Amino acid sequence: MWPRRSWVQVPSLAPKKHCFRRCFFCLWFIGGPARQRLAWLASIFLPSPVMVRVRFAPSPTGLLHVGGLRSALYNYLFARHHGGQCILRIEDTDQTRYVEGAEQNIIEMFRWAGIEFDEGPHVGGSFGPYRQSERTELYRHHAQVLIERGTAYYAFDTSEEIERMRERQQKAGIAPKYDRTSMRNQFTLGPEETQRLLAEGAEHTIRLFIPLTGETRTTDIVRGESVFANRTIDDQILLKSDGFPTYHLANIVDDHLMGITHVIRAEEWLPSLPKHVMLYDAFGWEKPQFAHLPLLLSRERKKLSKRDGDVSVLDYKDKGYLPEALVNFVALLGWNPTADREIFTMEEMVAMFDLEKVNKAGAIFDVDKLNWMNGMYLRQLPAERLGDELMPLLQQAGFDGVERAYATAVLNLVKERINFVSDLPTFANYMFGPVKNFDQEYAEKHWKPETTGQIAEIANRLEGVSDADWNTTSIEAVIRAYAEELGASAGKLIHPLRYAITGKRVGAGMFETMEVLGKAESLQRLQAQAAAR
RNA sequence: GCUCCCAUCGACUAGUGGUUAGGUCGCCACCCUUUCAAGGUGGUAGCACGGGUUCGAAUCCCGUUGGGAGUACCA
Repeated sequence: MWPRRSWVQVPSLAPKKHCFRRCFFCLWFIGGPARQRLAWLASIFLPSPVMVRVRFAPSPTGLLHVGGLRSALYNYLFARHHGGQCILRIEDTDQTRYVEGAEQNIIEMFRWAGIEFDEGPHVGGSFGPYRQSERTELYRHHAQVLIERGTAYYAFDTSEEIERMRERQQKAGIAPKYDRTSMRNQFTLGPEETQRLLAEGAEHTIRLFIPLTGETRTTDIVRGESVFANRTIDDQILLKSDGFPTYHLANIVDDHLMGITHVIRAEEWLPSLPKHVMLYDAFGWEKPQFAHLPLLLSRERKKLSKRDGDVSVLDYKDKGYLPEALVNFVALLGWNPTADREIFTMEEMVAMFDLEKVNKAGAIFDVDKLNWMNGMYLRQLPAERLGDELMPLLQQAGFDGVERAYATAVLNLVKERINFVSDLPTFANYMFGPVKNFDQEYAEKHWKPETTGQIAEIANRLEGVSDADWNTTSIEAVIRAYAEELGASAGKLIHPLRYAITGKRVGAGMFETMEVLGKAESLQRLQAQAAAR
């Protein structure tokens, strides 16, 4: 077995090969003894002729999936790491599965997540159009090319006939596979009949001709080499009877025409890789390098799907996850740059990304860890950034007219106690309006008969603190001094204070809370409770 | 069924022939403390199994078992 490193052609290794393909002088020397040295020279004097180009190619059949986000992210990181380009291509060749608004969702979610494409339907580019439905002529033309080369053929079977063929095969206990010798196609029908059917406009498909013997070898950056016996590979339909291509044709044609150098996609595509390899060979095109990513799994170790609950990026956005956290989390599902850290900015990930360090085994999407990570970002991100998230949430919670500076001060106060920005309106509701619910059990435990007088006295003393001096330090000084006078622990006073001011037993430091709440409101609440109890 | 892929704590992973198998989440305990968190410290827990190769295997090879994906005129 070769070491993995040798299969990968990152740009630094590439000039060797491409120099020979494109450089006139090198061509002359191919096979000669000077080859090695020349390649070495070329790599020094010639700028790298290959630019890394990768693509994320979703089909607009629904909301962007977190697995899709991960695939796109790896493409993005790889492209940026190598100074290459990342392309978004919409694979909408299945008219029956088209979902209105799906493309829009995909684009919006990437914008939210901070993944930018250099080319795509939303930003343009010189390799467009970027929607496959707008490129159908291209596919028809290329299918025709294969027909002429004899690597593809016409078939006239109906869906029902195919269905019956499969049933027969299942009954016979053999693997379902298109049978060229018994079905209705240009081989069984003969050239005249085929021409006649085509001329009269009979519905037909174009299938890839796969030899019955031999084997096809594939190379994958993360998985290494695999061998497939050709007889197990199906004669894939390339052009459907509605004139649209299947994924297999469209993806090869587009990847080639768009100059894609690396195909980075999920493992579910691995079984069709030999077909793709054969297609490249059929066209006589140079193959890109492939990297098949491990699947994202549910708790049941199955491919993460809609049935497993939250699976779309929008779900997580709506639940209040920060894009930075989701992206960071999803990046670490299948790739790990270093053993001693978990939190990485996008820039750091770009700098460290390496396809060779991508794992082979599927990864379970563990929400617990995501939650923790969201909390980490909540605590680390600058208040200014978090304010953008917070303001609309306060609005939604019915707290109108809250000043941004005050809102971020509150967030700063309690951010260590919550995991989501969206927890704040509930967790600290008492900071945006009068206390709605007082925790009676809490009061019973800490509000003693003498407490009423003490709270009133505290209110009196705090009255003496000027507005300018109203801060954690001076509030704390007043209360600790009073506690000392009473010969009691500060806790004896702090719990009733917490009760009077927040109504809850859980919250941020009391003095800090009072500082942010403000003198007037704090005193008012103390006096109200002293009077009420 | 067939084809292909995969296999380190419950989860995410580090590890590329010699390590007391490391880190993170979770869980537990302790510390800090005005509550709850956060933070700190410690703990719990793992190389699926069986054969080889080797002085030596989590690591390389083979097999078994287990899991997954694919098997469409879907992507």
